[in-house]
Amino acid sequence: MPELPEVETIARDLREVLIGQKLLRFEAAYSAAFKPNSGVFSALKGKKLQKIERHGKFLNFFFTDDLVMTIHLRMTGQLLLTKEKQLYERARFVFEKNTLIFADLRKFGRIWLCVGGDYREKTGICSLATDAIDPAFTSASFLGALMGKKGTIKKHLLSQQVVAGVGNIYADEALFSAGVRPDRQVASLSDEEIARLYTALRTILLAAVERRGTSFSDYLDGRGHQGGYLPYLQVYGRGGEKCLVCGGILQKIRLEGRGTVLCERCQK
DNA sequence: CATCATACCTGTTCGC
DNA sequence: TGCGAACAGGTATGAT
Repeated sequence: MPELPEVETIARDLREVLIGQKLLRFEAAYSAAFKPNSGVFSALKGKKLQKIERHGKFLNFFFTDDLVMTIHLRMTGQLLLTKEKQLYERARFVFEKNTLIFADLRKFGRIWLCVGGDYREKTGICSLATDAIDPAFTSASFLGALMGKKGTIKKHLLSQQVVAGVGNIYADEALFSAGVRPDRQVASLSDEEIARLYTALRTILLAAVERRGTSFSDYLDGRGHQGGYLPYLQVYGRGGEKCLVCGGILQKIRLEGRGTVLCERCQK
């Protein structure tokens, strides 16, 4: 699914077009995606979209009358500014001048509608750590968030409880860039290694935002275009190929239930 | 509480 | 070629 750079790109595309427009019509094509149920979404009719915020991989759409719609795209969700019927269309939001379609092959994506401030609890946003490109996410706060943690560093990069927005692609990329094996126990990492990992995370995520995300398989931005970061990936999807730094063969392992690629020579 | 397996879905790729 | 298993950008849930 979209990770931070992909969700950020979508947020920017949608803001540019949809802010200030009233929602005229809503159609649900896959009711299980809607929380608490698709019926409550009729409350959005006639409301004006005032603001779109992103935290980690969640998107929050703030409408008039205190209505907050939250979307998580999970693995294959897409948000497309088009009127054209999509093969895996699960919902359609018709605004005054534009239409937003939620498409999702695997049906894992979820959309919540809440009234007032309780959306953070209802959606789970309340338990997220600081967003990885928020200025409040600093080397010191990362070090503090990892303090006392048990288990591997990859597990904690993916958990959203130490830093929000990192997924499988950028976890592997950042660990490679920092020269840290994904299966290292957090407790074994030096402050210097954690600082390198922090810098790698920030640099890679911001560069990927700059390139409008990575389209490895399904990801498309709000305009239906692929992201441009794929050519910059160093390890993700390259298991068995040569390391671009040392020429050794990249290993593909399973870690924390996820496919994981690393270079045994470059990562210690 | 931490940890693990399993579930949610559909499509593609891999191995025999 | 055919067929089933494994895997895919993520997370929630229940069992241990």
